[in-house]
Amino acid sequence: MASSKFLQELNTSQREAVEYLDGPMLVLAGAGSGKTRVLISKLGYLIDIGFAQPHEILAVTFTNKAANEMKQRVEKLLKRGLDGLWIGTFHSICARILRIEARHLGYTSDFTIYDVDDQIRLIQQLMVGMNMDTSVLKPRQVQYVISQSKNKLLGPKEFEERAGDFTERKIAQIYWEYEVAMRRNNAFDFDDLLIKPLEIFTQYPEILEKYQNKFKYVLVDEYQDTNRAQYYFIKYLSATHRHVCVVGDEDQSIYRWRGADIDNILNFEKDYPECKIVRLEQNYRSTKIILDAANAVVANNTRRLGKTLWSENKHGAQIEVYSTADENAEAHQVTEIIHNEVQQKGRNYNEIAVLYRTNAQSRALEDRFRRKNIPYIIVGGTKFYERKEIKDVLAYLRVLVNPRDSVALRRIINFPTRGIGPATLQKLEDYAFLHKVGLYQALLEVNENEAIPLSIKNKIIEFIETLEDLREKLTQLSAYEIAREVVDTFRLSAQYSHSDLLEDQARLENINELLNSIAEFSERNSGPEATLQKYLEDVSLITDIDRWDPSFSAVTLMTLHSAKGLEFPVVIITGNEDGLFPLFRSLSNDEELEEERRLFYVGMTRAKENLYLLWARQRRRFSGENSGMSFRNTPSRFLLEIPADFKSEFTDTSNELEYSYDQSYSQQRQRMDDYVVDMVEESQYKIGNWVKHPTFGKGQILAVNRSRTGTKLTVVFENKQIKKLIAEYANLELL
DNA sequence: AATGGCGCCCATTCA
DNA sequence: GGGCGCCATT
Ligand SMILES: Nc1ncnc2c1ncn2[C@@H]1O[C@H](COP(=O)(O)OP(=O)(O)OP(=O)(O)O)[C@@H](O)[C@H]1O
Repeated sequence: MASSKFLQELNTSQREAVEYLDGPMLVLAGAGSGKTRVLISKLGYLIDIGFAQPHEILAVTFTNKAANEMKQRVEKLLKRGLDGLWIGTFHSICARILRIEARHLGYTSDFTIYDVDDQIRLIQQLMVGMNMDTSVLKPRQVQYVISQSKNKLLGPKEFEERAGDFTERKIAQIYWEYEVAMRRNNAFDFDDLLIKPLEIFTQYPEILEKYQNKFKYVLVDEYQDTNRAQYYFIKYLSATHRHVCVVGDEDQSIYRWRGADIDNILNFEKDYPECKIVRLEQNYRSTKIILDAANAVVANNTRRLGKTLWSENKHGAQIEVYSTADENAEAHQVTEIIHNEVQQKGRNYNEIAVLYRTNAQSRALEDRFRRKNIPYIIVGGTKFYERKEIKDVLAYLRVLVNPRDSVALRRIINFPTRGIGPATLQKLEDYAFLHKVGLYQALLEVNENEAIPLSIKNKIIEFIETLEDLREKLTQLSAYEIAREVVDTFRLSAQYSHSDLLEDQARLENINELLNSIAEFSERNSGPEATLQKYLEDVSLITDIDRWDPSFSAVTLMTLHSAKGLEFPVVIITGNEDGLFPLFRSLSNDEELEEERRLFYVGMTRAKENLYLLWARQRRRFSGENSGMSFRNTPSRFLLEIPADFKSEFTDTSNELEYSYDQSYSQQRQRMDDYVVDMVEESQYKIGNWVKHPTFGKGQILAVNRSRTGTKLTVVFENKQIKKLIAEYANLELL
């Protein structure tokens, strides 16, 4: 038993985490401490020693990609398939349970998953029906409040009880209607996926028992980012066997804004007093300098369990901090860094990641990368499946699978235009309301509808009969064949093919790409896993990272959130300015500021060898009330939290700007002054100053770095040479 | 009913 | 910057 191959290549604590099977366990895995290795080993070990069969294990991962990789790695090591193993994200596992148990909630297993956009459309529709003014109370806001409530496990009843002011009472009304409409539509939103299984578990204890008995071992990754619903989900399912192992790092909890509760991990010991806690504290990923700097930053947080990360790796290079004039200069500096890493150090592009706080920041970077011919890929941003032409095709498929999906039906009923305009739609809605049927049924019964003129009736009949014909083929044809037929019969790509607009060309290509992905899906799967319903579910639950190919030779651009769990030899974090990172909203709230700091910590600890941190003294902003305005920035407070010994600072003065702040920024101004003092403390050498060297001649100071060995200066001389000098020995003359 | 123009409004992060 | 809703025109 002890010789299980799954115990090899593990350090003592890792091995302890893998071997312990006597009860609940919390593995506190610091950044880069080999959490992935432990999870894979533990899963394999459980099966290898016969503690549990694959079908008796529930393993929750953060992305589908991680789930697939874990499964494949274990299968390879065990040289057997792991059929029956439940492994996936919370959302996909919950969707799987809901598909099995749907009827208990008045749903069918062909339910649709609504994204935020679908939710907003539905709410809009409901509010219009309730004669509410959608310009005063906005559907977007209602969706947000409902989602937040669901995250707190507050249903419409509980929300109504707590509703105080007029707006909240109105939202409560909408919330009730929303829940009814969702059931009518046979649809779940993202929050429902997590909540509804709990409702089933509490209403039908025998169903809960079935799953409790089934799962002898429960493994959860990224436990620090679980929300209330996920917490109960795990608690319920592991209540019988109490064989639950959660892995996480409280310093990497970054999803509070969508309901994640760091207390879940902080209080694990209270929930399971008999639990074993193992700390993984040896970092295998980063250089000592990067790790120590990251440790120093995160030490400013208070909500921690505490651990001391250490490393046997080499010290490595200093962290390089760049101050640039604006977002374009910043982008330029990024390309210079990449150029240097690739040309001078011989790195591949895919060893480099550029991270930012908000997706909007990618624009300036993309422009510059294109101009410099640097290959790049963007993770996230406007997603493929969110494009209009893709949503149109998917809406057709959704209606075929789930005719009760009125949001999708409304989208396609007059697209491409077929003469069924808003007036006719209203008549159909009226009929549906009067006869207490769905919109789809109202279309089927259009002959009974006296309000609609015959000419339009015929158009509706043609439309609904085409859909019905296709529905009959659902069981015979593959998902791909159905999709192909939908695109052809409804001429979804035809309308773009006769255009020479670049935009339409792109739409055509996107539809083809979608069809290719469905074809791939049909080839890859068989049986109940190959249905159109399953394809639509996969598409809804796909994560940004799932679509990312790390082997592609290109620089990866993504948000810090997306970078969680990844590692790169070179990491460049941009936009390190107070107000952007940390964001303005978080500055007045300690909890949120700590979360921003954790996000910064996550970013830093993605780097193996080189870490570059950039900020722009001025940046144009498009969101918010000051749209299009330029902001004068101060460097992120997080930059100041990195001890001077670990960083070298550079200022790009190509576009020298005066630091000037208006009154409202006086507090930040204070910080800015601290910063300058901090950088050059007691030194006559200041960034931007000119000096004269006996052999190199005149030069300008790019960076000042104090350390035990003395004051290190980086100077660019008039012949473009850049030298690093120690001020005490260089015999420089100040100019 | 369809189409094109104009003005308004964005929570930042994600499944 | 861009998506969406409203309005005027055909
Ligand atoms: N026992 C070990 N010996 C040598 N290297 C190891 C060992 N365990 C893990 N590693 C290496 O450490 C690196 C980081 O591991 P991993 O990606 O699992 O980090 P992690 O713990 O998930 O970190 P994070 O939470 O920051 O994402 C990997 O490159 C992995 O190969």
